[in-house]
Amino acid sequence: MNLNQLRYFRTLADEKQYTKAASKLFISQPSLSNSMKSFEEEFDNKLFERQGHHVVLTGFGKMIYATVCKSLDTLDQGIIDANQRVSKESDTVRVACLPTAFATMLPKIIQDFKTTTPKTSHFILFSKASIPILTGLQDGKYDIGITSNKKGNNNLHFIPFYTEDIIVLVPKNHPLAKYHKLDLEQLNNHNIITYSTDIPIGETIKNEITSQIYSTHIDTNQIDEVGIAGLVASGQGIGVCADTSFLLPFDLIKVPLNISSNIRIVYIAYNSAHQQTKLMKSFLSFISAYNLKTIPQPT
Amino acid sequence: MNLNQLRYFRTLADEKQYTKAASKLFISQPSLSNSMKSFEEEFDNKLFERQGHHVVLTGFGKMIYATVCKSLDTLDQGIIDANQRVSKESDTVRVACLPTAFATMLPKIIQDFKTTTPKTSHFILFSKASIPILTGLQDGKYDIGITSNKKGNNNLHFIPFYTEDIIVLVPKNHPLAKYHKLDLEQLNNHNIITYSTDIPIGETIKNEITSQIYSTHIDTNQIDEVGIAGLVASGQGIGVCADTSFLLPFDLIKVPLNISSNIRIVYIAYNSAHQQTKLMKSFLSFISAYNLKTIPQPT
DNA sequence: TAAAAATACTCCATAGGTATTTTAT
DNA sequence: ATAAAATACCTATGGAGTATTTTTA
Repeated sequence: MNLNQLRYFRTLADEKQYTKAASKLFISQPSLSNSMKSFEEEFDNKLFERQGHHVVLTGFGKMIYATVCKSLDTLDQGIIDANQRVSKESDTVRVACLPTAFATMLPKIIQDFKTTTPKTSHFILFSKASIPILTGLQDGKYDIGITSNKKGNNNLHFIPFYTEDIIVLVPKNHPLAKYHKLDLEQLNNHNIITYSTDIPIGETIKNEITSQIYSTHIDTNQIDEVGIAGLVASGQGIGVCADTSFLLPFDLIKVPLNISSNIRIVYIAYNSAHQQTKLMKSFLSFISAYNLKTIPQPT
Repeated sequence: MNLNQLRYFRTLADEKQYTKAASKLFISQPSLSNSMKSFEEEFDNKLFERQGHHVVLTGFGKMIYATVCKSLDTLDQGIIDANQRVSKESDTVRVACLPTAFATMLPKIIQDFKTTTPKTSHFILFSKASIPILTGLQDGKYDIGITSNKKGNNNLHFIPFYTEDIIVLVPKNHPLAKYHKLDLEQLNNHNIITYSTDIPIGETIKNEITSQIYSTHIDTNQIDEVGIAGLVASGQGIGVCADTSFLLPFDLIKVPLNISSNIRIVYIAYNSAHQQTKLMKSFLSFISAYNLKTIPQPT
């Protein structure tokens, strides 16, 4: 028995259909079948009865369902509460931030904020990728996130904060280096290196590219600009990524890319379902109004 | 996060020592360390503070502890209740039984019992190994077990039911086949095949042998007499096991073994902490008084 | 006959193990 | 000096995937 089986079981009992439940759980239908099969075997008892194309709980299953829901709710809510109390009790704001912003702008912002507020407020900073930031906001682990957006985060509010250009990254002597702007078609027959599709920005870029280009290999294994730039610098291909401060150390040419979503929007995000401390509210309004001109931008 | 981490966390918080907690959880100390480390990392927050040789919960850890205990208790108790209600509501007795007994004696016992009781009672039978029977009794999955004993099952009551001789199993033309009784020393320099040490009887036999014999290879990979007899029959060595009905099909010689625990005791076991139905009580007293002479014994 | 569930396999992540080093009394 | 925790490394189980077959409205 494991936690996932409990969550799968609850969802399947609610949805009454393997296929629907599996897609809701972001796993495949056979995986859900296997998981529930072994879950049932642990009880030496059936939990579900097939009724044609849908599935209903047995009497025994209903009892287990009540238990599982109660147990999971206790756990999930308890974790949210504990996480939230951290900031409430210690007057702390926990900010989770994309690595690029973490290094360049966050220290300065907090420094500035501290001059405007008399209190000796306390900040805990986390350098994280978008997905962990978003889930951390969901369960109260962070109060504020500097992150990209992703659909389906119902309680999260997003305030546009700054943008990064999406550019093509090429070595200095590369044929594409002479252009001042590139269309997607011009990338044809070049090996394109970009973000993993597990990352929101990677998914967007991959979709853009594959919708227009057919005869090109796309390498979606990198998780940040450092990885992409490294491969470009070693002649593995051309990069497509956001123009961030991570690119500064590299002696590469950046050419603006002419695609519909040619900028990456970075948001200030917070969970409106969670209670906000005074400190958090004031920091939120401060950062929302922050003049990004004063922040060193990559050139 | 997984269920084991929750259980490990609770135990560690109670024991306040990795080594002690690990042994209580039947895992190694480094495994517990690793597990708790990754558990802590999921919270971006410390749960324990090292205080010399022992460990205490942080403030955050205490909040999580309360949640974890509540959630686990809900889950565990709910499963016990659901399991128990199965027999209560349907007037069913669930008997889990070692495979040997399952085939030979259980059907006859139940048949006999049904003639003595007017009711149309219902039995669900499970063929299981000792460990799953014991854990199943613990969490109310089975009402009665026919199984070997193991220390540390606090709520379980054991009534001796029958015994099996521990014997040495050799091929017909084997030098040891001529004896009518064997001492452990005589097994020296023979390859001994016996049960896995994961099984209670295997642990006992392994301890007996290694306490007396030093210059012999012991193969503890088999889970039942069929496996042991199969290897003996194919000349891989000599077997040490219980004399059960599984040995009947094999044309091998059985020689009684002169060790201190030279019989395996099989018990009737039940969980005294769980409520007992009338049907279960009467079956329990029936089987306790059952005359095993009427049961076909292996010869 | 189409949509859903079950089955058969393959693969990889990670939970857990052993051996060792580091830390603290 | 000794006992406990941390670290490094390895192994193997099982959770999740894809491809396919079976089931049933």
